[in-house]
Amino acid sequence: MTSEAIKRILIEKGLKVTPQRMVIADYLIHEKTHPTADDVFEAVKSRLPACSRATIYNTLNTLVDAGVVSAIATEPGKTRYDANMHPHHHFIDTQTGVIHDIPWEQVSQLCESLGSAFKIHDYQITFFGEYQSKS
Amino acid sequence: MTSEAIKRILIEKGLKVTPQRMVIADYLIHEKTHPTADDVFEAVKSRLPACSRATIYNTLNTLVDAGVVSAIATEPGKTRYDANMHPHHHFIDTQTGVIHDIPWEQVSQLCESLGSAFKIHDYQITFFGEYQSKS
DNA sequence: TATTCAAATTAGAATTATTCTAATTAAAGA
DNA sequence: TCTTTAATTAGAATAATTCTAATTTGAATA
Repeated sequence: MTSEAIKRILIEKGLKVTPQRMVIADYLIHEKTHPTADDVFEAVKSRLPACSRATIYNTLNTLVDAGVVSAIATEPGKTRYDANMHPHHHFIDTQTGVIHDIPWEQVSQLCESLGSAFKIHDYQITFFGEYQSKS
Repeated sequence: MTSEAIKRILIEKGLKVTPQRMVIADYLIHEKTHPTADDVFEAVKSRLPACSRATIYNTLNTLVDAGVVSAIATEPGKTRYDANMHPHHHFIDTQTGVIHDIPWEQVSQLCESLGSAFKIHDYQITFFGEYQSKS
């Protein structure tokens, strides 16, 4: 999602477009490492010197509620944030902790296999393994 | 996994078979609702009146490390525990929060679709939706 | 069976992640 | 520019989990 698209959606939803929201959104757009709230806090410090942790959490929750960012539960006890709103799954390298995005289309459709009692709104696959870059 | 199997594995790994470990393991075996650490704490209180929170966490971590229980990250900020060690996925009812187990075999194999750069050790699918029991 | 000792348990303090509170500031419409 | 309401802020509060240091206990051995 682009910075402009996020701004448009905030306005559509009657939410104010503030520097804090845009700096944090822009950071998430450019950062592909699925940062935690604390990663965001550290990263935006230089551009938002007065920004408190409360604002980081408020803003992340606002962006998630507005549907422009998603929160992912990977490791127990940590919440990570992702501005990639294309449906996708995650591949966690168990050696390094690096989380790779796996496009939705790359994995065959699963919804049919569950049967009619389960009405699926969404599903999220987390793969664990090792990534070998062809360096 | 049965109580006896867990006892055998603890011994195999050089871990002591203590009342705390067996009561907590037995609770997880019989409880199908994917309890949190605090749920476990409350549930075993009557059988282990002196059991502290530290022991709950120590024991759960020990059982997870021993491979007889698994920790699942579903909602952000909460860790849930599951003694069902048959490979399976989870279906979270977004209305009620109830987590249903979905047998691994019910979902078609996905490992092939990712390509050779990703060496998959494990994967975990979390479905979100609504469960309609045929009452 | 008693002794021994490393491992397990314990209470409570410490830490980490997150939310709440109440006062202050600022965005955007009139 | 003024006003209003939402957003931001610092720091306290809460929740989840880990750590610490003292105590207890399981089980190997004498």
